[in-house]
Amino acid sequence: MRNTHQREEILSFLRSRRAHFNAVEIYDAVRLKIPNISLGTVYRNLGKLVEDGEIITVETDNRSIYYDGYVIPHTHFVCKRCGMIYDFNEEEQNFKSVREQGFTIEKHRTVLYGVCAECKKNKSK
Amino acid sequence: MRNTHQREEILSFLRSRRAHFNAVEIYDAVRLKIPNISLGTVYRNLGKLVEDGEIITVETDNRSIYYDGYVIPHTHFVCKRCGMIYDFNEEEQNFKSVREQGFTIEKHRTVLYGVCAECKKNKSK
DNA sequence: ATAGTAATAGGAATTATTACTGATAAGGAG
DNA sequence: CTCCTTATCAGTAATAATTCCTATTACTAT
Repeated sequence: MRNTHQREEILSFLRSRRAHFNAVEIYDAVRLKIPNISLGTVYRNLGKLVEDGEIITVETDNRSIYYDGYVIPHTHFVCKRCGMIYDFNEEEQNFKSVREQGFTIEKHRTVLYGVCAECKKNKSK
Repeated sequence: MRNTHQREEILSFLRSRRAHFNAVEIYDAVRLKIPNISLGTVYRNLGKLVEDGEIITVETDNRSIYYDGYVIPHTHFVCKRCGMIYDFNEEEQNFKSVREQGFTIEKHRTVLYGVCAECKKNKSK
């Protein structure tokens, strides 16, 4: 895999911000550095970075996929009011019975849905 | 909410089969009973059934959303070889620290990814 | 029966993502 | 450093999943 300017900017953007972005948001951000980068390039590189384990994806009940530069296993919380995605430490889970039935687990994703503390506070206003 | 023929067929299809289907698969199945049902109607009713808690969605790293008529909390396993989605009992998880930080959890989804027992057996062939 | 409401079919529109093509540039060999 | 190969790129077209729109139909209560 060649080390391109485009992929480096995408990766460094995701690593610099501890948040979750979809492809278009990443495209907009990286365009500030590389104005003529194309959306296809963003998608292609995101795919490669995921394959490489440099970033992870977050699938939620929104339509688009979010990308996360923080790869240490953690749980996501999606607020249904503000849409923000929060990180939480993962609780211990070993999925013993799944493994005992002969399944190999390569990764797992846990997503919580509800209302975040901030939105609960603001509701009263 | 009116109790329509269309919605009843969609729900009874999902309840009759302990598996996971996307909107088009459900459309094809229900069309055997109601030949002129439209895909839009399927989507609209799936949305309502989800709102009502009659069915749940499963978001995976595939592109489409899967629907599941089995609503007792459980964990999903997606096989990367055959694409099949398996059900497993949920391990105990209370997400204590999330709640302690003032977040309200309304639902949560856990999806495991890897290779299922069946595909591991067939690999050697 | 009739009016009013809500749901439907069918198709068009939208959104997210992927695929294609000729041009460009990364990285190794000399 | 220069050439060469080939992955990657920009730009655009195509596809897939889902949502939206409109005229029509079905149900409910009068």
